[in-house]
Amino acid sequence: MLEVSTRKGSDTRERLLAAAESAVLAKGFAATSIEEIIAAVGITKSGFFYHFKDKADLAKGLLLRYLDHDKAVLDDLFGRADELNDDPLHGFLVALKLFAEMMANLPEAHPGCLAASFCYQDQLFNREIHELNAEGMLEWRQRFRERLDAIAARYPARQPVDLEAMADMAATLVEGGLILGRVLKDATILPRQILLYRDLVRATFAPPG
Amino acid sequence: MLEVSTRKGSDTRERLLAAAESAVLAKGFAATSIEEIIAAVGITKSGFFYHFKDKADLAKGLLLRYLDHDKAVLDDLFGRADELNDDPLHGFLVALKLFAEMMANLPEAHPGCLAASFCYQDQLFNREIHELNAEGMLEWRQRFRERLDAIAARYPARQPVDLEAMADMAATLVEGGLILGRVLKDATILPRQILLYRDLVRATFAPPG
DNA sequence: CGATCAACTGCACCTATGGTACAGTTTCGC
DNA sequence: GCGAAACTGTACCATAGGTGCAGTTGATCG
Repeated sequence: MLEVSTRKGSDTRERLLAAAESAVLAKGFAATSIEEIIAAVGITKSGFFYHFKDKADLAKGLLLRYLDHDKAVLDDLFGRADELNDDPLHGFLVALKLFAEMMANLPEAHPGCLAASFCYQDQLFNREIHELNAEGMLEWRQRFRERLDAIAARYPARQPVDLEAMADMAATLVEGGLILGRVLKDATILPRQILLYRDLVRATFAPPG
Repeated sequence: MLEVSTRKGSDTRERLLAAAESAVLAKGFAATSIEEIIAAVGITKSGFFYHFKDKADLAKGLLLRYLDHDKAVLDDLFGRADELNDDPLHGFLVALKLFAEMMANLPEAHPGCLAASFCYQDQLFNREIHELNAEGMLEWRQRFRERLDAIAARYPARQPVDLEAMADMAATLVEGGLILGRVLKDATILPRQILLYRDLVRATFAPPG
């Protein structure tokens, strides 16, 4: 009952969201006009307001879609890594390598994170959006924290480690790496940050030798 | 209350920039109206356009002011650290500790980076802004790279290291840490990321024992 | 004392955009 | 062929960004 989808209009909404997302990532939410979105999709203003109650409703739709996609990427990433390896540390290192490769092979020249975009315009949005955004970030923390806990259980760290910070570092490097990559127009920055993170994890937990 | 000796208008521009910056960090550039800026400062619209040719000129003024401030912070940071230590590695580790403390004691509850804000709205700005922003990022890379080169010269790394990525990691963690801190409303995230970075540097270069 | 210039104020005006309202039309499933 | 989803078309309003320009104030200087 969640997906409707048989009707032809079912993908109009998706196309509106896709057009809106790329515009928002390029100019911000406030500067993205409804007019340009409908022009890109080839629909009228009335059609837009059939799909979205108002602009705030569009923002919510954008974020939900983005978080769904985000979650799917993480699922795929760890799923593939787990198929290849049983050991938690090696599995995590494999996943990070896959992640770095994924980030290096992004089709888009100038990707961006909608959560970051919304965060820097947060006064435009209501509490619901803020909470959705926070939940998305906490999902990253939780996912990486689980892995690190499993690793730490088998490979005790030589030094005391702030595991929560190390879990957050993944999302931190992605957000920061996207920004540096955009500003410097260098798509290699993000994947190289991921690989450095991988080095940190290995140096922290891997037994010497 | 009144400032002495200089022309009274000389700080009107600064007050406009300060009001604009906090609004831009909260809502983005496009959503920041000139009306609200002049209302905050207590000036008329004509007065605003006396100081800034148009809104793009305001953007340039904001970024230049921000980058100046940014540079001063880095100068202060490394300057203080260098006074305390001669060894490049220990000096860098001290600087990172100072940096983490500085980030932990920020007066503002919800800080943000103007460069990041502009980056996520880059289609609003002209090439000059883009170039200024890139120069600012390259300054961070260069500053940290110099330190790492000096460290690597005295303490050869056990593993091959991507020194450029490690230099960029500082700015990356700051940008990402600010985002996570804002989204999760947790001011401890950024300083803890800096300390993890410090651990990475130490683990990479410090001789065992 | 009067000229000059920076630092404004006041006003008029045009346009774009978000958003509302609502009546009509097409397309599809049943 | 009935009803509902998925639209189109038109009209309209309030707000705000932005431009242009003429006028005013007040400190400073010769």
